Amino acid sequence: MGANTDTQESGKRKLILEGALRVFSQKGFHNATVEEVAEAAGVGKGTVYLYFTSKTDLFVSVVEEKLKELKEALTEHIENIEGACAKLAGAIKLHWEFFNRSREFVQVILSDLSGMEKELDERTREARTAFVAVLESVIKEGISGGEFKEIEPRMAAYAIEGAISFVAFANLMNELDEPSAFDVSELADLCLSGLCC
Amino acid sequence: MGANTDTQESGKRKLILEGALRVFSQKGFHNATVEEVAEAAGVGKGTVYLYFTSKTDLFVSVVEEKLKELKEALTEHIENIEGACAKLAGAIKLHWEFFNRSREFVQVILSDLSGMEKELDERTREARTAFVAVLESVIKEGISGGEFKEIEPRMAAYAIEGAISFVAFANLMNELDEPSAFDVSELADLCLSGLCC
Amino acid sequence: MGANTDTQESGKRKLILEGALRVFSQKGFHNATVEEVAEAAGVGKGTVYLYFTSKTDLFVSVVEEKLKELKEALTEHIENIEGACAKLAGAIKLHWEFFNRSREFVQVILSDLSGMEKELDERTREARTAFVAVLESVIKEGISGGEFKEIEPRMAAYAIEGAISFVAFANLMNELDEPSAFDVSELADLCLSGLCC
Amino acid sequence: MGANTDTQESGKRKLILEGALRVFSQKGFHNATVEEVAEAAGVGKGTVYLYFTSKTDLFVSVVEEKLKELKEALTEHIENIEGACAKLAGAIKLHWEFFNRSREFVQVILSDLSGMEKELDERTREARTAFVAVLESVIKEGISGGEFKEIEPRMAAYAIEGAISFVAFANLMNELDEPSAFDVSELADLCLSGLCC
DNA sequence: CATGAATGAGATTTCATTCAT
DNA sequence: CATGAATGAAATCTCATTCAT
Repeated sequence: MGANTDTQESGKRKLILEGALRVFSQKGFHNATVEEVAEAAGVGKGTVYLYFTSKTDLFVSVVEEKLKELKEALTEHIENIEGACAKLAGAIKLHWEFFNRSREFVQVILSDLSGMEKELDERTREARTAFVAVLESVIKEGISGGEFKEIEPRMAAYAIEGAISFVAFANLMNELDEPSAFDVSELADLCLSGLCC
Repeated sequence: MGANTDTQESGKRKLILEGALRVFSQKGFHNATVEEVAEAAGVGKGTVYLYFTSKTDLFVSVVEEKLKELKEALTEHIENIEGACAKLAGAIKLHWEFFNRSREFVQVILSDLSGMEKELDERTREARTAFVAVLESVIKEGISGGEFKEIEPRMAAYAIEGAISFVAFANLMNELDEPSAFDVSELADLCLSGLCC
Repeated sequence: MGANTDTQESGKRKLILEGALRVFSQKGFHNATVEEVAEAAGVGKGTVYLYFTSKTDLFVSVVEEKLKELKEALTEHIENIEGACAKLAGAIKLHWEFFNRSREFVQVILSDLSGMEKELDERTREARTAFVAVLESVIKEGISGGEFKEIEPRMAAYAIEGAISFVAFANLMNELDEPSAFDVSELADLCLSGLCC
Repeated sequence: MGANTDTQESGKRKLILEGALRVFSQKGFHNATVEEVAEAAGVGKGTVYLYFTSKTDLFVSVVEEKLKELKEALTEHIENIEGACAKLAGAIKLHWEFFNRSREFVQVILSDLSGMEKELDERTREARTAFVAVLESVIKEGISGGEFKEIEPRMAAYAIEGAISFVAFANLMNELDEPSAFDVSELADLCLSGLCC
């Protein structure tokens, strides 16, 4: 009796998304073949096209899915924190952990987005925008609450997002001095109070 | 002897690099064809292979070249500035201007690097590392000079690099509120003294 | 016993043949998909394979069916006409009307038959031959009755069949001057007494 | 040296057209693969795409080419004949010979035209129309000269074209009684003076 | 040195057919 | 009997790379 019939995600669709995440992160969008994805998902090549209209659609779907997941986790996480500073620090921490837990995904979003059909590219942009908006709202809150200085909140959100992404990427690439020992609170502190003493 | 070997760049090679920058930035690495690059450079398709061993090699060379250029400009620029804070602010400013002056390049480095042959991938990583090292050294200097707090300098360098890159990219994509009016000193201030009041 | 085996056409089989005629005539054999046919017939895709061994078999069956239908109508029609001339004129008229009534069918028989498996190709050829044989017999009758000149009857039958088909096709394609006003008796007259005065 | 450089038809293009005629006539449009055509032409698969934009374009080009050839031969041939009857008989004879000389072509034009892109389909239609127009003009001439009866000339042209095509095809398929002994003047006579005594 | 015609490996996508339900 | 989800063979077309001129 189909307890999982309704639970969304036809099962196979999920399998394919997971396989795609794995393959895309290892070989990048353009160097991965649909056949490899199918194989990784344990389905036939044609099956992929039953659930996604094209290779590009599949890729975009992976990005959307994960970004939405992160966004929701983030939103929920900071809801229960008091104070903008603490919220932002919490957000950075969660973000960092997410990136480090799903290293694969970091690779995927760095994959070639240029030359993607406009409409599909739009979909990833929307997902990204929606995601950065979470940070932005925390910053706005901090400004109006008097905790943060009067700064362009959208810009600050992108700056922080960029800081986290690059540090996470460098960490994945083992370009940081002491990767394992790295303490994310240092990064949060940098964002909150800057470099100067 | 060899007056034009090292210094003058066989002319044609330069032409090709310029054409490649133009084409790659418009269409991305994978969607650009060697023929298009050759045409943009005003040379024959076969000629490209006299100066570069492959399409990938050409792409990597473009990245290297530009990154090296930026690194040198940066190094020279901060040499004449006193004080780590001022140096960093200057570096951020120059960096920002460079990114906005050569929008093309920002697009290029976002092109698909994943799945690139190891050896070539290594080359871009080195160029990146060398580049971030400039920021790192400024930060180190600031720490030992007592201007900056005791922070992991490599991490901080990546964070700042990421902040600049993302804000520049968002600006290019018109995702910032007032793109034209944007004042880069705000970003420098964020890096130096953080969000908090 | 078996009241519905031979005579009544399992119902579903008929539905499929009708759907196939519709779809094949609109998109041609190769551009039609079995799924489209199934949908047009209101049955499941798999069901098609319960009644026909393959897509090609289905197509050939449609042609056979229709050709047999036309042949029988023709045979019956001319049975009641006296005189070879009148018979032929009648045959041409009926033929023409049939083609114009079921435009769809004209399109179908123009669909790609080449490259079809020998055995199946054979089946359509037989259907065609059987069909042309009706005209042939009328001509033979006319010759032995002294109404027609001594001509190779098979050849004449093909010639007339070709004349009708091409004119009907041109008519469908709107390549005739006054398609609607076209009088088929002109065509019959051409066959019977030729171009010359 | 270079006597044939200018002589039109880059040589390779011609080779491909010839290979295509051969392959298409044996397997039909849809069942032939571009690779087979390339092989038959003795060139690489990619080379085909240097001269033709698509498989369909190649097919249409073959039809156009041949139809134009036949049309020109026909036009030239009847120019030197006096009298509409003689002209038409001559045209039928030439037509017949052409069809029997290039059996392959008859097969090709019977190949699947349905489902071909509109624009390309238009090209074959134009070629066909231009071709039938030759017969039409002879008939018009005969009518105004008093040799032929007042008949719709376009319709008559299609009828005759159809008669020739079907008889030629039947002959190729060995469906005529005495294929080798077949005398085309019988067909011409049928067209000119009909079946009746 | 420079060129661009020629090549063929390889990738995406379609769809006839099967088979478990 | 009926179905349609799943499959994978096969076909078109692209484009990096070579090499004869």
